[in-house]
Amino acid sequence: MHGDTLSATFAALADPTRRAILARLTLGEASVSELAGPFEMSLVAVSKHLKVLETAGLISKSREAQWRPCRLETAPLRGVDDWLETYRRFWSESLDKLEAYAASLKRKEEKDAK
Amino acid sequence: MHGDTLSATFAALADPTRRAILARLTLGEASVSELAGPFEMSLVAVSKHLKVLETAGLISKSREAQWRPCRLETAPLRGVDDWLETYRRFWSESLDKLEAYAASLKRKEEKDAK
DNA sequence: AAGTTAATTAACTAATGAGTTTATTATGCA
DNA sequence: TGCATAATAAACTCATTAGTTAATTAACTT
Repeated sequence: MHGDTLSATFAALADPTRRAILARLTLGEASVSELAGPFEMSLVAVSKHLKVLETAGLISKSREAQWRPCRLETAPLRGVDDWLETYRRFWSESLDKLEAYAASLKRKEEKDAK
Repeated sequence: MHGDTLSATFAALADPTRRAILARLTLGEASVSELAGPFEMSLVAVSKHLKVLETAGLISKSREAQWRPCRLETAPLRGVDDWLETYRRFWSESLDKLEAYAASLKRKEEKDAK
């Protein structure tokens, strides 16, 4: 991920409406109107927010009749996660904690898989 | 971390100059002039970038004679890390990998400590 | 006291961003 | 064909942002 991509990602995430849209999309695909529903702003405004997210690669759109189902794309978020890596040592004093956390996640995964 | 703080954090990070400043500060404290050195823009411009970072809580400034040493503050980055948590399951297909990575880091830490 | 260095403040310009309303495109349905 | 729905595009307003230069504050130096 090169610098401009990271800038576009952060800029896209710097808006609560857009973050709320991403959060909604963790539950599954949704059309533009469905995504606009909860907000007080116009549909056009939400459509523009979606354009920003799409340009940043954070969502993709498909076509289904007159609807454009949107779905979450996480590649840019992985970019953020990678970028954060440099800074984690400043707050994760104990790598033991990370290991313990990973182990607890794994236990949960195995339990959920049953 | 409430919503506006997260927005301010992402907005502050959405600029390559500011991210470069943060990267520099991982090496230790630096004055405004020292931070401005590598950039082609004016000192005033860098001073403004530092103001944005300070307002977002990403750096703090102290006083030493006529200098204002800046240092990295990672609380907002931890906020980003927490926010990312919701999305990690979309790309960390294998938690085994995370566990293996944590273990390898721990081994390195123990080796380095010798 | 006078001058130098470090940094901020003030005032301004140009570009970008978020929102609006109105118009247009494209699909589905009677 | 004609109409309703879903979404985008165009044109515009208002606020914010990134940068500039010039002026100001504060501390050290001679």
